[in-house]
Amino acid sequence: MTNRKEVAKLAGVSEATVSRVLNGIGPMKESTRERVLQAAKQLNYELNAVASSFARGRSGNLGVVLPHVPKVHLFSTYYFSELLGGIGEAVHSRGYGLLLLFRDPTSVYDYVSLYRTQRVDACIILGSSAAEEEKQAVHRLADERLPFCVMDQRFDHPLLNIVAADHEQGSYDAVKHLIGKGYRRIGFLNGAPQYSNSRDRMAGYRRALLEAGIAEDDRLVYEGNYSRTSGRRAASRVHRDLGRLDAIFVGNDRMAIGLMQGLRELGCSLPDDLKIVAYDDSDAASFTEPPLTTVRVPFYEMGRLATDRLLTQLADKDKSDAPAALIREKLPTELVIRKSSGN
Amino acid sequence: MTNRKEVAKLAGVSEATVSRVLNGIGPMKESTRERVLQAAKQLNYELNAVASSFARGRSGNLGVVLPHVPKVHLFSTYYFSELLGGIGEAVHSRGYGLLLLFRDPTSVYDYVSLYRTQRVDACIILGSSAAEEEKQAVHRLADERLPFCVMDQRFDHPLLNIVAADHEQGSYDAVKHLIGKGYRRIGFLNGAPQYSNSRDRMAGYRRALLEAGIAEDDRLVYEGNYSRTSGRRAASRVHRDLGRLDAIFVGNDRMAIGLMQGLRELGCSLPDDLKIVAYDDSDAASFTEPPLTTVRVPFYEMGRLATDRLLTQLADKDKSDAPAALIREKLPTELVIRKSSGN
DNA sequence: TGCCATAATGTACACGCGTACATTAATCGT
DNA sequence: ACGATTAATGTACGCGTGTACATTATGGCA
Repeated sequence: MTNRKEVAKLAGVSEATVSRVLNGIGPMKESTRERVLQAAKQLNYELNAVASSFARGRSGNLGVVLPHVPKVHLFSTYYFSELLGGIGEAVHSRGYGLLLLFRDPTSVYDYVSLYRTQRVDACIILGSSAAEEEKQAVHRLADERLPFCVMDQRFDHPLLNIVAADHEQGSYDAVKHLIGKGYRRIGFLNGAPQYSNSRDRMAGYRRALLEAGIAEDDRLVYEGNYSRTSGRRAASRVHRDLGRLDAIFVGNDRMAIGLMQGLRELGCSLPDDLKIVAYDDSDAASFTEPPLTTVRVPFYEMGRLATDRLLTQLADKDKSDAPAALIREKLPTELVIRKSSGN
Repeated sequence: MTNRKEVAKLAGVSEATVSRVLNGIGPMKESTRERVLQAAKQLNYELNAVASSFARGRSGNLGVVLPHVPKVHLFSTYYFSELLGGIGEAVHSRGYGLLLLFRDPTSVYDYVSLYRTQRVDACIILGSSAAEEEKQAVHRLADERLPFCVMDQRFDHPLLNIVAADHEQGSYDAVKHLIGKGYRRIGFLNGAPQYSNSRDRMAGYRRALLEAGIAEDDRLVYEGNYSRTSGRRAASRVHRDLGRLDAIFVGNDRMAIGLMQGLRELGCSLPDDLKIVAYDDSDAASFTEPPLTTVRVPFYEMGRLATDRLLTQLADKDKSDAPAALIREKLPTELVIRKSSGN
């Protein structure tokens, strides 16, 4: 593997000059620039990224922390794959590397360690929850002023970068749509409350009911875990309650799909027996039977935005030592109306 | 950031001893081992991964090369997300880093450069095609004996690591299933022939027809690009040919879903008007209407296997200088029968 | 006790690059 | 023509680790 020294020798300049030419730093004569570039080309030389990282003290990688979800092929979920796609695009367009970091389910994750080992310059944390351990880990990160951004999960730490979607409003819109169609007995199949976005959906659901003067009925609130299986499992309970349900709002498309499968197996006819509004507007939403009315969330955009803002923050910090502006984005959602909510 | 020197001082040993303790190399007294570990803990010390990589001359990263597919959110396709999931699991379990590499559509990709810059120790190439440029790039990699593995795409280079699925057999099984049900006028909606797996499917389709003594009819072979949109586009042509079609074999689930949507919009009733067998057994296959008969492909396993074998190869090469055993895996597929092929 | 093998640890340097600082070359204004 | 700038390049060192080799402790055995 050829190195800087050989290039310098061939071009008849010092190593420092080679470095400067390759990094485009400082004034230089066009003729030497060309000589160096020519020599590099001739020797098939390229900067050693590892050595460069080492000398610079930064890895040039953005880390993406992925949760461990048992028995689920993570990338095959609309939520994560869209987020990751957006992150990937932004990272790539800014010349960074994208390092995937898998949380180990067996041990508490030490985020700070990622920085200590210099594996990454910054992180985006996906699938974070409000579980106590997790909360402490994230807060520690923020306390140390390390550059990172949490995706779609609220924390009350004042120094935390967050990019999220407005799930409260999205849920409100969803439920209001059902109310507007004249349905008043509206159930809710939510995900686990350890995710703030589940709690936000609950808040939106409640606000819509309250506003319409509909009393909340605890018995009509079901809990799943955002998986199709959990939706299917909920079907029997929902089926039992069909007598006091006009419609149901479901926390994501996957659960809705599972629920529909389950209900149909129990002999239901959809959307006649139950109106459904789901959440995410994943690919599948348009080709279920009936197609799902659902809340579109700009996951891809969220990933892109978080990455862009985070890397900008990183670059700014190198230039000035002023504290970086906090990232606090809440993106709007949009209700997509199809057949599952009746016609 | 604390470094080795400080730990050595606190523990009262040399830096080399710290290194040895941390890497578990050579014989050492238990007492010093504990002293070093204690000191490291006290100082919050962790190995600097970048410096370590630099000294060792290897990045510790496996690269995954992703194709650029216009207007498609790559991770949201079953094919890529499953492969990536499998790769991710294997990489993680072996303590490697996973670096995502996005092919730039505007420039020819120089795979060799990835190694020259030491960004990765090995690569897995996804979504590779037989396009001339691509072929040359891959062959160059193999000529230079660089450690990499191509996924699900055949090349005729003798030194190439390949993990693939048996699409010829899978397609044969699919078409044979239709023939076994008594259908003889069987169309084929395939993907682009630049992918060897498309050509393999074609071969399987032909073998099944030939074996049953059915003459092939060029007019019944359609071409899409594995996207849902392309399936939908094919619908009008297929609809026009409905008079000479009993059934159709489709190269993947996404196209089949698009095709079904398109046909239904044109007034078709499925599966009555046309029997369909698709390919991949993606999540969606089970909840389309009708559910898809489809060929299950172990993408996740393929990703895991390729990674495992490649990293093993890498480790072996460090130990001995014997040429590493070639990786040539062809995994079996399995026909999953549902309603779309008739009942 | 003295010798040797092996255990345990220390010394010293390479790895390839970025960059602060020193030095030399060119340019400009008067 | 000569200092004062600024351009252009060179020198030299640090970054934190892995590891070959040198050195010193330890234990076994005759």
